[in-house]
Amino acid sequence: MHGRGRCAFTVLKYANTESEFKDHMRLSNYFLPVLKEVPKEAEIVSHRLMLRAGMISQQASGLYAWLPLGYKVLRKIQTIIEQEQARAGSVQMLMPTLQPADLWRESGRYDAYGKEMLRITDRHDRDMLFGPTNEEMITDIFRSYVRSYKELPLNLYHIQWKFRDEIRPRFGTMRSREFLMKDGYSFDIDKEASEKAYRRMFVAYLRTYYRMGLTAIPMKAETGPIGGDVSHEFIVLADTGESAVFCHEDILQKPIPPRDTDFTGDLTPIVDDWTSLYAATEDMIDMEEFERVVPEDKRIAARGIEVGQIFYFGTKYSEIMKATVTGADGKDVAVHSGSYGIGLTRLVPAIIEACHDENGIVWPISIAPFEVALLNLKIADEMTSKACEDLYSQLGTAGIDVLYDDRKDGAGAKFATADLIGIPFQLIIGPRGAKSGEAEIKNRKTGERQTVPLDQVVKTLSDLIIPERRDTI
RNA sequence: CGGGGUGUAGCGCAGCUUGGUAGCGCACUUGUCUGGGGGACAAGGGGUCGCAGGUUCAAAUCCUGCCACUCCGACCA
Repeated sequence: MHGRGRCAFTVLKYANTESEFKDHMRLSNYFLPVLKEVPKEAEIVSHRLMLRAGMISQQASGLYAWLPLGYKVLRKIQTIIEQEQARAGSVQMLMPTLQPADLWRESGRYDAYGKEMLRITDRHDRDMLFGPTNEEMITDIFRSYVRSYKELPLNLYHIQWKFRDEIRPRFGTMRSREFLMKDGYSFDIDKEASEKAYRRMFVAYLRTYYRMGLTAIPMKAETGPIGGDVSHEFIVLADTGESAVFCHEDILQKPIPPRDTDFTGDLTPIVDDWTSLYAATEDMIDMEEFERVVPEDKRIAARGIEVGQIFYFGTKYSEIMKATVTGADGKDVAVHSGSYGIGLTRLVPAIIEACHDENGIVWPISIAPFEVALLNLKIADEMTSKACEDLYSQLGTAGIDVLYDDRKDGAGAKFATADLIGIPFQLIIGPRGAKSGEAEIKNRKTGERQTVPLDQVVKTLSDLIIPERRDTI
């Protein structure tokens, strides 16, 4: 049966069609517990705003419930990642959160990983663990099915919750213990082919972050516990970043590869261009080199948030776990692999760190939970409410993601809430405007306001919003 | 794991020094008036004062232990 059973009543009560159900929302039917005061535990701005905007709720140290508004952002981020992974030729799947310890004993990481790994025993007294990453499991799946070089290259990913029992979780979902991560794994016959896979992900990542409204800089990185030879971290500059980073200023102006980039072709020129200017994290920085190759007026020394990391690690896991394929010459060879991570639950605060002002969040349109906040300034006024209902319906039909503030509250409260939760455009209708057939559109980011005839509202908003969705670039 | 801090209503806090049956603001409920930047007035509801033990006629307050959260450091997507 279809999975709608339990929701059927809700669907019938609040929406007439699936499409109505999908994109827009009345605030009176929503769950948006905004906070006027700041919970004392929140230190950095993104954490404060996520709590105040009713996006997350802490359940224990480093564990968060994602409330509707936050979850909607998370889903939008996930969709962009899925689209760009598909474009780059990676195939989506889903692996479990719990894993058998034996797999990790095989790779030697069961002992190596230490206390950050959450170990669990099931009822049969078997050792299990809550997966902090999935190299072992994907390698096991690969070796179970793939025998021939003819089935390569292969690139698989999933988006799944991970757990690392951090000593000190902090900054909300920036550094939580449970976190949602996209992790992908490439399998290739040799190093050269594997490097191609690495470049595909490198380019996909540039596009992915750009589409979310971020400028993420690929920087030379340590390979850490994953191991391997080559690695880049993708870094978003922010004062609250956890690590010091160093780069050439011009790297911020590099062109983003367009959507028609041929991922089956040679991506070396793009990667070379992006890595031609110096960029390294504090772990990898060579100050002498930095000062030698970057002119003084182009040097950026800042703090950054890591929002993704890609590794080429060769045969590290395939050798020890015997993930081999038979080559054209009839000989078995261990496959070359890489892994490619993006921290979704970290991206949300990272974007907020980059996009906010004193009144609240300022979402980039492509990942905003709603594109328009329709503010009915006087719910008791018939003309006003009629105009709002019409616009609400029209915007829904036009495929614009709109949140209709139909609560009984005063105007000030509605403005404050809309500003706080960061909806890119406020569509403001009050008795004055309803009478004269006009609405006001406020740009959350610039503060600009324009007055528009009611019958021009949908077109005006569509023209403002659609190009900024960044889904056709 | 080392060093600090904090636990009192949903949130933010006062009360603790000097023990005497718990208070403020916001939020919530009801009503009236409001209605272009978190509105006003009135009347209400809500607490095992983190947990356990001890001292005392009496503990939010003093003592002991524990727990949770949090900040700084080492560690990390």
